[in-house]
This record gives sequence, C-alpha cells and structure tokens, in this order.
Amino acid sequence: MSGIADVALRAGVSKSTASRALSGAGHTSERTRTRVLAAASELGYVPSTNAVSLATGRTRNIGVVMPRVNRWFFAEVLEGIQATLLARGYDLTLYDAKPGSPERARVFTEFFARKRFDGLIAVGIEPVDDEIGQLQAVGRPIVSVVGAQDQPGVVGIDDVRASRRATEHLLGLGHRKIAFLGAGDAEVWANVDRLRLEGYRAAMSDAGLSASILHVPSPVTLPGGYAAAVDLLSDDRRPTAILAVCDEVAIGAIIAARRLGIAVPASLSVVGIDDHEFAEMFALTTLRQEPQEQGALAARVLLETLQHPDNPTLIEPMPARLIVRNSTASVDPSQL
Amino acid sequence: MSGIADVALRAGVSKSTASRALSGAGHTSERTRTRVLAAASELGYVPSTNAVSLATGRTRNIGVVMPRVNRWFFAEVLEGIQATLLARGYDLTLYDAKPGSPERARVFTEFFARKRFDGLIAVGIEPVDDEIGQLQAVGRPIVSVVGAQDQPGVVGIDDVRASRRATEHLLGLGHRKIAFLGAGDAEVWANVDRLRLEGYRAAMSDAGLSASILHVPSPVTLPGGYAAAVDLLSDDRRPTAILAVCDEVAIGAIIAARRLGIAVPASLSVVGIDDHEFAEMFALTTLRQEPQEQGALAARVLLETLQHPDNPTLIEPMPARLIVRNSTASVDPSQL
DNA sequence: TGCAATCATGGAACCGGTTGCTGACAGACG
DNA sequence: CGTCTGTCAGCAACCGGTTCCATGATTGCA
Repeated sequence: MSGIADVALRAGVSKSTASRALSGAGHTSERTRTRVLAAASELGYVPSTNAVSLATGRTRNIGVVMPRVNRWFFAEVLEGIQATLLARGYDLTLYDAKPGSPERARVFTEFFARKRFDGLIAVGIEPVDDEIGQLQAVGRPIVSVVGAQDQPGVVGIDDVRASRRATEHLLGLGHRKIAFLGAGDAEVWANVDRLRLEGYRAAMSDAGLSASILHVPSPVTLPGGYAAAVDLLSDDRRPTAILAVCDEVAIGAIIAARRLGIAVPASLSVVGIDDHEFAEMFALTTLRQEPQEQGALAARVLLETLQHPDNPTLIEPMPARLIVRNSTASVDPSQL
Repeated sequence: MSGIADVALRAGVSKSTASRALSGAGHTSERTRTRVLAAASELGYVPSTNAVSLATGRTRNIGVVMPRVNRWFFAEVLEGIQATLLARGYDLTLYDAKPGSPERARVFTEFFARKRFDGLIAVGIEPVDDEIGQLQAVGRPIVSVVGAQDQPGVVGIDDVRASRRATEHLLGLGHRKIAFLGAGDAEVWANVDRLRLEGYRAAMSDAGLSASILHVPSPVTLPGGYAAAVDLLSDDRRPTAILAVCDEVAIGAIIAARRLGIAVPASLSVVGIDDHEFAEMFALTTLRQEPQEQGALAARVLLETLQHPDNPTLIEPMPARLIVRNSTASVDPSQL
C-alpha cells in the first residue's frame, strides 16, 4: 500500500504539497497539482481513512441507530439513508438497539462513546431515562426519524393528522362504528401509536361519536393484527370499519375478515397508514408515507448540519396522502 | 476529551505504561495497572478508535454488503450478524449494492478501497465481471452468505437438497402435477433460484415425471407470486401442487388461490422454502432455514478467521428442516 | 526600481495511540 | 558476592495523514 509519502516522492514534491494538491485546500500550482494527481493515480493511492480522521477530526461516517431492521418501515428508512450517504461518499455504521435489551445499553454507552461517526440518525428511538443524557454526551449532531415528541430535529409525518384524516375518510363514507386496531402494548412504536390513536379519538369526538370510540389493542405486526381482528370481528363489538395503526395490522385484519367470510369492503371497510409494499395487492386504502424519503431527508439534514453547524435546518413534517383503493366503501345501510 | 496522555499523567506513569496497562499487553505491575485503570475511569477515558486503528492496523469494524436490506431474508441475516458483532464489541458498516446499479460500482471500487473494515461479509452477492477481482483486491478476509457457488467460505443451506426435499414431500402425498413457481428473471437471487429449481427438477426426474416438470417464472416477491399464481391457476396448466421458490412467493400463491376460490390444501397444496415470519399465519408447509443463524455463523467464522488467519474454518451447510403445516395434503384422487 | 502583497513550497509539529529498544532493579543461582 | 535472567517502566519512533509557520519566488503597484 502506498501512502501519500510515496505519491509525494514520485511527484517530486513534499508530503505537505502532495496533501494540498490532493485535497484542494491551500495554494498549489497547476503544474504540481497535475503531477501529484498523476502520481496518485499511477500508484493507486487511497488515503487512509484512519489517518485522515485522526488528523482532521472528521470521519465521513454516519451512525444509524434503530430498534430493529427487519420491519418494513425501518428497512425502508435505512435504504433511504443509505442511498443518500452513499451518494455523498459517506459510510454508514449501523447500531441495533432493541428497547430494553442489555445490548441497547451497551450501544448507548460503549459504542456511542467511541464516536466513530460525525453525526447520528436515530430512527424510532424513544430514549428512556439516562439514554437522553447519553445521546447528548455523544457531542455529535443528531437527527431523529419518528423519535420521541420532545426531541429536536425530528423527521416524520404528522401522525395525529394522518390518523384523523383516515378516520374522517371512514366517517365521510357514513361509518359510525369505527374501531381503532393496534398498539396498546409497550412496544417500540409506543409514541407513534399514541399519536395515531389520538388522531382517531379527536376525529371521532369531533363527529360527536365519543361514545363509539373503540380501541382494540394488538401487536403491531401482520399476524398480530390478524389475531386481534379475528377476535374483534367474531364477537358483538364488530364494527363496520377498522382504522389500523399501520398497514401490516390492516392487512392482517383484511385476511382475518376473508377467513371469517366477511366481505371487504362490502361489509367491512379497512384503512391503514403507511402504504406498505403489500398494500396495493390487498387493495388497501391507506395514508401513504414515504419512509425512504424520510430517511433521505434525515440524512440530508444531518449532512447539512455538519457543514453549517450554526444555522439549524428547520424540518417540516412530511406529507401523508390518502390513497383510496378498494378496501373502503360506503357503509351498508342495513348495518347501521 | 482526555487522551491516554492525560490518563498517564494522572496515574503518574508514561504513555507507554498506560497503554500497556489498559490493553493488557506486555508486563505491568499490579499496582500501576490499578492506578492507571482508576485514572482512566475517573477521566472517562475512551481510546480514539482512529488512533488505535492507525497504530495497530485493525479497525474492529466489519463491513457487510447486501443487495438490499428491505427484504425479509436479508434483514434477518443482518440482525444475526449485528447481534454477534455487537457481543464481541465490533462495529458494523453497511454497504448497499443493488445488482447492476452505478452505486454498486462505487461501493466495489471507492468504498471497499478505503478498507474501513477488518473483514467483509457478503450477503447474496453474486459478483460479476471485475467485481470478483475487486473483492480480492480488498485484501481482507471475506465470508459469504448465499453467495455464488464457487466462492470460498459460503454460509447457507443446501438449496438443491431443500428443494428436492420439498418436492418429495409433495410427491409423497401423491401429487404428480407439481409446478415450480418463482425465479426466471435475472434478479438478485439468481443463483439460489437456479439451485432450488434444480432440486425440483431432480426430484421430479427421479420420480419419472420429467415430462410433468413445469417451471412458472415469477418475481421473487409476495405480490409477484400472487400475480404469477393467478395466471397459473386460471388456465389449463393448473397443477395440484405448487412448490414456490420461497415463502413470500408461496404466500402470494395461497392468497391467489383463495381469491380464485380454490381451497388450500383440499384442491391445491402449496409448499415454500424459508419459514418466513408470515408462514405460520398462512399455515404454510415449508422448509425452514434460519437466516439469523446464518448471519451469526458468518460473523463468527469471520472473526475466527481474523484471529487465526492461517487455519481456515470449514463451513458446513446449515440444516433446512421440513415444517409441515396445513397448506399441503394428499392429492384429491378426482384431480389425478 | 523598490517595496509590499501574494503565491508556491518545504519543514516540522501534531492528531492519539502502539511498540521496539533500553536501562534500572530485583531475585535466582553458582 | 558477582553475574544472569526476568520484570517493569520510560523514551522515542512510528502509523499516515493535515496544517501551521517560515522561506523564497513572483507579481502588483507606487
């Protein structure tokens, strides 16, 4: 492996001149610059990232923490981040931090303390207790995607609004018995779930249906939604419409309805939030959010902050658009 | 930020002694060691990874390349790798490399050349053309998960066997018209697909059914399987059983069958390969592989190789066990 | 033509660790 | 008691770059 000293030697200049020529900083004559560049490419010179980082203090690496990666939303966000960083020549170091796990504690103390990155993107991390302090202590800019409400620099949709919008869609179709399916367990999504539930509650109240509010807890997974929906649809609480906390739960509900012989949308309307990759196949009406875009935005904002640390970028909530497909229909008058 | 010099000063020793005491290398008296350790913890000393890497040549970081992360198998493998590395104190740098994309080319040249890692795990990477050379040029140990056949150090199941086993299960139930659903496009999975198709072909031939071999191409996704199955089941090629290249395709087929009013397993048996997280919910009979385990194994093997570069670890194919659920049944005699 | 400002370059310090070499000291042994 | 061996600690070089500072060469302007 040839270092910058070899390049300098070959170009007949000093290390410092070679460095300046390669990085473009400082003054260099055109002639030397081309000579150095030629020497570098002839030798296949690649600067040592460690040496550069040690000398400059910046790593050209971004850390990403998320509770897990094998869930549609997180994987999509990660793709978005990755693509953006790659384009800018940044590396991405991934940290897994399942809530409550001992590994998570290690990540927050040991791994973050190493400061292997110039900045951190926290996806779906709702820091608890001393984790907040530990994040501060990292001393690097942080951008969150769907983080806790009170964190700074959070990218995401307005969940209350999205959920309210979804509920209003059902109300507009004449539905009155609308159940909210999902959340209620102390899982990762806690905060997002809470906001979406809130939006549903608000829309119902505004429609004078406070008394009809029905929150059915369910794990936030497809099978979880399936199981919860089977229960819900089999007993006398059966609603005419379901708003699911996310598409996976919604799809679980659709599958449950089919199993039970309940026609969707004729006898049951279902609406989700996400626009999951499976949504189209199930003709699911949903509020589309674009997690890849969210990831990309988070990455862009973070890189921007690194360049201009003093003028913080203001982050607008991202839009969530209603996509009407074929899982929702006007309520069957006989069901009222 | 306090460096090792500060620690040394506080402990009243030299930098080198502090370094030895902290790393455990070389001789240090018990007394100095405790003093140094105390000083370090009082100062909250964390060694600079860059300085360590620069001096020692090792990064305590592992690179992971995969074509994409938002696909069940890859996400699971990644979880497995992550957990194992975390436990050993290693960082993980993720590289996304969709086949054929210009970004992939950059990853293979620019990003790999930086050698930010001690070793590389390539998941589902089937290197083409000069990529093989570029991987060699990295000069770091590489372990693959479901890579190309001729690569060294590949972790994975025996796909031919798994597929053969699945086919034999259907044959054992009396099925004769068995279709193989999936693959056929020049996608990521090409090699795995090919092997699984091969296993199916072999089992059919052995049963004297070469003439009945029916390969139906399909994108390797749930919606893709759905669409292909709708076609297949609607026309006169309709088989009594389907072997899908993976569970997502299999589940797509089950959903398609339901839509078409074809009872599973009464009128159609479906078997998959994977044991996807949704498999249980769809009562899918499948050959279970455990991607998390594969990821973990790959990580262990790689770390082992780093410690003992000269005695290569032999990697056995991982087991794939048949999980019989309720998507397969004896063939309906009237269909023969 | 003289002087200041600007440009191009080299030398050396520095980032923060690790490690080879050397010497002091202590205990073991003849 | 002298020498040998092994432990412990410090000095200084080194990993591979960046960057401050000094110097000499140019150029611009009065």
